[in-house]
Amino acid sequence: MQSNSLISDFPLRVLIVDDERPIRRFLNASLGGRFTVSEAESGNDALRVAAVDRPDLVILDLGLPDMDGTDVTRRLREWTDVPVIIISVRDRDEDKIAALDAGADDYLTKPFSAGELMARIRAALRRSVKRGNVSVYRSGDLSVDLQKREVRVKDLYVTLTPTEYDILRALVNHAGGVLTHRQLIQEVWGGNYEADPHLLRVNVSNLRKKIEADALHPCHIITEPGVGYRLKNIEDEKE
Amino acid sequence: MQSNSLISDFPLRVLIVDDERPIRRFLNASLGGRFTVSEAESGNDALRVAAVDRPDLVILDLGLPDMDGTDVTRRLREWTDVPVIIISVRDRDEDKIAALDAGADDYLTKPFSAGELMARIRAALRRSVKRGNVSVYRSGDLSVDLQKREVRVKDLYVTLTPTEYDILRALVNHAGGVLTHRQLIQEVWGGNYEADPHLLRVNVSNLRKKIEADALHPCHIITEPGVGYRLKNIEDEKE
DNA sequence: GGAATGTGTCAAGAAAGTGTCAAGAAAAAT
DNA sequence: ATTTTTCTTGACACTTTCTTGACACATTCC
Repeated sequence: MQSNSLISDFPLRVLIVDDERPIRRFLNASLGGRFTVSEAESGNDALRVAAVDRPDLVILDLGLPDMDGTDVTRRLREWTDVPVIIISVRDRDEDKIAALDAGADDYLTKPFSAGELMARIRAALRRSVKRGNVSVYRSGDLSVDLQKREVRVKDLYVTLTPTEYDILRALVNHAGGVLTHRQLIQEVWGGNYEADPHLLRVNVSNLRKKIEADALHPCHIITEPGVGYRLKNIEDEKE
Repeated sequence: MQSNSLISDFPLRVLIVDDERPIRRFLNASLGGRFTVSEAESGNDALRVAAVDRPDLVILDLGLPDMDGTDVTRRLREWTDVPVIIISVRDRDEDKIAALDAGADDYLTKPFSAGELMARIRAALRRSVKRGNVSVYRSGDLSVDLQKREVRVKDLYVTLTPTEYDILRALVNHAGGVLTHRQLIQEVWGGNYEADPHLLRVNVSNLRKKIEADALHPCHIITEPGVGYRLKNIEDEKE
């Protein structure tokens, strides 16, 4: 159908992450010059370039010298929803599952054809073009820049502790919806959910003192009794 | 991270389209009872069921008796963004490309493992949930967004207690049908059914006060004397 | 009609959940 | 090694929610 046309009329940016030069060449060639391409050859490299270049799509090899592609994906997901397509020689189920659950959008096993890669890129881009790709959350006088790790209230920078920031990030990533105590604890303290809900409360309390004008009547972090917390966007109010 | 947990705390709806019964059984089993599943065995069947059931995800075999899966996808895309995962024995590039370009979200070649399918389903649903494309129950001036845990009456947010919300959620999940007291108690207070039916009544009463315009003449939560309760959809009225 | 059953409402005590403070433990920075 | 910051824990006051029992009302069945 539109197999050779693009999703958008201006060149979208693609980040290719692979430690082997020939593969990068091949990928670059597959893209057929229809994208603005940047490259990275390690995980840290990838994270840095992604932060600077803000690609519209990432093609990521699992086997990187410094860190696993799955971890790169997870780190990316802390602040961006950019589509991530994993390519790897590994064909084991566990690898695919781990990568997809870390936040990857697609997983291709090498070798693959340029045509299939392109089709999957188009599919991923088609979905993501629809929603704007901003990593800054704003609500009233609160603004959270997930990429820069910056939180401001009325243009004043607020310093959060790591835990406080993790909580806020989790809330921002699910903005509007309710995060259960369970989910929050899982996202902040790691998968196994052994932390005390009480612990969460005192941290939320501290967080509120920093970002809420009146901690007694919070307008951003709303308590859902018996369930969890939700981040309310003040703009959404009058829908 | 959350490799075995779900995206949402209520069962999302999945439509399985395949003409071979054993495959449908296998897929159904793979989903492990964590979804509400409907089935179709032909393309036209699929289109009809999709329009009625409004699934949150479609698993679609390419080889159908009456029409090609690619065409089914195209037809679906005329009116919905529901994620479509193609499964097929065909491994040719052209097939994959055609299907993906027709609007499919993913393409799995048979045979595949249940684990990979589940991971890809989670990935697709995760994106879809984020865009807010899931099940919102609407009936007259009442709207229930199970994903965001949000209930509105005439665009005004209503705050429900956990128990009230659980009752409403159970009703929404069985929308239209009657839920016996027994079933409701089981869904809200847990499996062992030791709660008092009276307890249910007072909670329903409180719930009605919050979502019904006139609690004396409820139009949403209908009492079925001697049996239980039923959620009536006002749109369905003129059938 | 009059009991019997099922249902809806109210209010008060019991239970559970929540927010805050402060002090000690742990971790990080110097 | 010492200081600083952050995390965690326990205690307490407070709020919301749940549950219970009393009572009114309706419907059904004798």
